[in-house]
Amino acid sequence: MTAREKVISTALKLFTEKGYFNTSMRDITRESKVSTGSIYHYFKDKEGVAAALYQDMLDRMRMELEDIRLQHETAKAQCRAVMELLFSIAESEPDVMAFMLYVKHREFLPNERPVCSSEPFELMRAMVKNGMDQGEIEQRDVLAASSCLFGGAIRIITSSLDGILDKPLADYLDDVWSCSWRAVAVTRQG
Amino acid sequence: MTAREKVISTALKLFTEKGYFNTSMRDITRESKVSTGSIYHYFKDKEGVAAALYQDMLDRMRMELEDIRLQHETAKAQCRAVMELLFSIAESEPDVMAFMLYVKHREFLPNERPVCSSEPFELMRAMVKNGMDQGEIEQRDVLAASSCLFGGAIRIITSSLDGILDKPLADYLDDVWSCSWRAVAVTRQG
DNA sequence: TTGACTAGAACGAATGTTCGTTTTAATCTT
DNA sequence: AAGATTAAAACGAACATTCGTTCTAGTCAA
Repeated sequence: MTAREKVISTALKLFTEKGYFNTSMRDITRESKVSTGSIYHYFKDKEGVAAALYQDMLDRMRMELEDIRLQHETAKAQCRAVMELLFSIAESEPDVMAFMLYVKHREFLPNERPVCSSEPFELMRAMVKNGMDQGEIEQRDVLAASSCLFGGAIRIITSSLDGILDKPLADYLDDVWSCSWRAVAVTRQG
Repeated sequence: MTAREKVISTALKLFTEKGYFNTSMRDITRESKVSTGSIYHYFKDKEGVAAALYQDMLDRMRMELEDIRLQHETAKAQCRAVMELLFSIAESEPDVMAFMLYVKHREFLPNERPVCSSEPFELMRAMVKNGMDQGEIEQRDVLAASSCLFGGAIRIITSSLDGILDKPLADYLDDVWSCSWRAVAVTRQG
């Protein structure tokens, strides 16, 4: 594990655990066992650490979403796979999900766009748009439909991160998916 | 306007504008025109200001939600009114909505429960539960149903706070409501 | 020997808070 | 009514601490 990786992974841990501002550079050097000098050799400043972490995360999500698009034909299958992905990351790497959904980046990355206008979220909206064009999803404002389709999942994932769920997160997947899909799917018996 | 109120309202403004940690006590004294000494006379410390602000907000929401419960008969009407309330606060008092949904309280109010397990959110879940008992809402896990019913609205409100909407927020209400209600309502045609 | 990397002490700026004092307003005494 | 007394509220300079960052010195690999 390179020094850079050590820094990034402890930053992820500490930022989600205590928050960006409650984490000092001293905390990072202590936990990562990388000295101040080294950290400032690899990163411009504290913000640079956060920016690198954020970028890694967006890249990783973009890749996973593109995989999903290639591997599934219908919009329904794509969106279901996206929801499964979100649930599985939230369960196996809660820090990653917390940093993505929960941490308020704008407070310390003032130059970044808000998460929900980032590339991964745009990709999800593109899937929804495609579903409308194919007649799987009812025609309406894409942002409204996307919000309804994924809003429920995001809420329950947030609840999971807050530790207020009394069952494992995975147990909610089918319920949330069936609700959410019903919210936006075309009504066949119309 | 009392000194206390002046402090609370500028804290709301600055905390949502720049974030809690990017707001110094000096910023608050400057903007509120209340001296450092006075602030520490009314509040224990910086965290105390945030805690008071947060509590005011929860109280206000609890009152509004109880009004809604009294003024509407069916769960459907109640939930619709709640969604209207959320939209209207988000539009007329975006700071309030931002502080409620967007600000990461746990980073500076470590003793508070997360928002979504706070009293207002519990009241919303109680409405959903009631709707299930009355046969308006399909039987399933209450948390899952509540997340799906309000998750879409919360997402689009967040988008609105991020400034990425190209129409006024209110224009999304009917779309989001019909999606969201369809997600959880009982299907009449069995 | 040179250049990339590591180390951690030292620095200066900024922060949250304290504290001694002054001002204001209310209450009591005569 | 007028002065004396008290308590609450306001003030802001000063303080100790913490933070992000820089700097100098040293190590290692090629």
